[in-house]
Amino acid sequence: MSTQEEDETLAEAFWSVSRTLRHRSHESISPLGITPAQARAIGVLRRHGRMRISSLSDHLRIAPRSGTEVVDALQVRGLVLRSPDPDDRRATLVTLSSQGEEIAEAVRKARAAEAEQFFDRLDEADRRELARIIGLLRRPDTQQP
Amino acid sequence: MSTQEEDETLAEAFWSVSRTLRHRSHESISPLGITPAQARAIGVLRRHGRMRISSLSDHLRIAPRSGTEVVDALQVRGLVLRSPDPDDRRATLVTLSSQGEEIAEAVRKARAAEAEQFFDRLDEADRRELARIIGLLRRPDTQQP
DNA sequence: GCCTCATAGTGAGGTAACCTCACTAAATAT
DNA sequence: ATATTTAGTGAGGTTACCTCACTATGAGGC
Repeated sequence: MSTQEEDETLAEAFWSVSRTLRHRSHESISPLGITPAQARAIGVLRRHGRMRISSLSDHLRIAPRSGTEVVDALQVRGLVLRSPDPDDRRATLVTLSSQGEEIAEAVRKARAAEAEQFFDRLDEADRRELARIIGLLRRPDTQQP
Repeated sequence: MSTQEEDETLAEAFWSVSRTLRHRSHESISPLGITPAQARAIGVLRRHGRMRISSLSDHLRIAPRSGTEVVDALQVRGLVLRSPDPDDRRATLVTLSSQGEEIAEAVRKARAAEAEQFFDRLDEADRRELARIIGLLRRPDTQQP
């Protein structure tokens, strides 16, 4: 088996695990009545606090237009509030409402519990090792384009 | 930082890397003119050979109706062929056409090259370690529901 | 053999999660 | 002052699923 094939197999394994993780994560927040994309946005807002919609889109790595959409959906549900940016009249700020903060905390808890259950099959050393390796993979790609 | 929080962070890191991998994988096959879902189906057919649409759906872990759809799309492009199952007149068999097999091989190559480039930042020991740990995570969940 | 239930595939209709393009208004650079 | 860039969003589109319902067929039980 060549290196390429090993790496493809590794990629497939990676994908398979991440798919399972994604599915379980989705189910863990489903009772809260929000979708995965909304949960992601809520997570960014919880960590970052008030921010521009464009910044939210950057964090989520989606198109600005899609950022608008997820904020729309959350606003309809009363989970976020929009306000004009005093520093730039083109821009809009978005922040979690108090209800949104409650949901955000519930999301965080549900996700954490699910993740703990998922990774529970690894011992402490393996978890640390996995975190280390994943950290390497997360670095900006040093390969030339 | 509690164990739950560490695990949630690990899950997020996992998701972040898998998102990158997914995006790069998508780009690597984009020149072939097929979508990620189609590529997945092609991959299963390449490995498994002729099979029922229901089985394909099982392998892909999608609803049977969605299996029908991806086969429809591939059939329109001449990449798969449908035939009745001689053992069960309710069932339909699907297999790659010769053109489909060429595309399947191209997909495999593109993906492998991309995966090699992605994991190239890890040394051999880390790759093996990662594969070992991922293998643990891939096992059926031994936790009681 | 007959009946009931399960299975296989698919038509119809739907949602979620993105995307691009185009536009207006505002900010920045020259 | 003018040209270019930026921020948000309307309009329209694609992809990748999903559920429900239906027909035809197969399996199991009596």
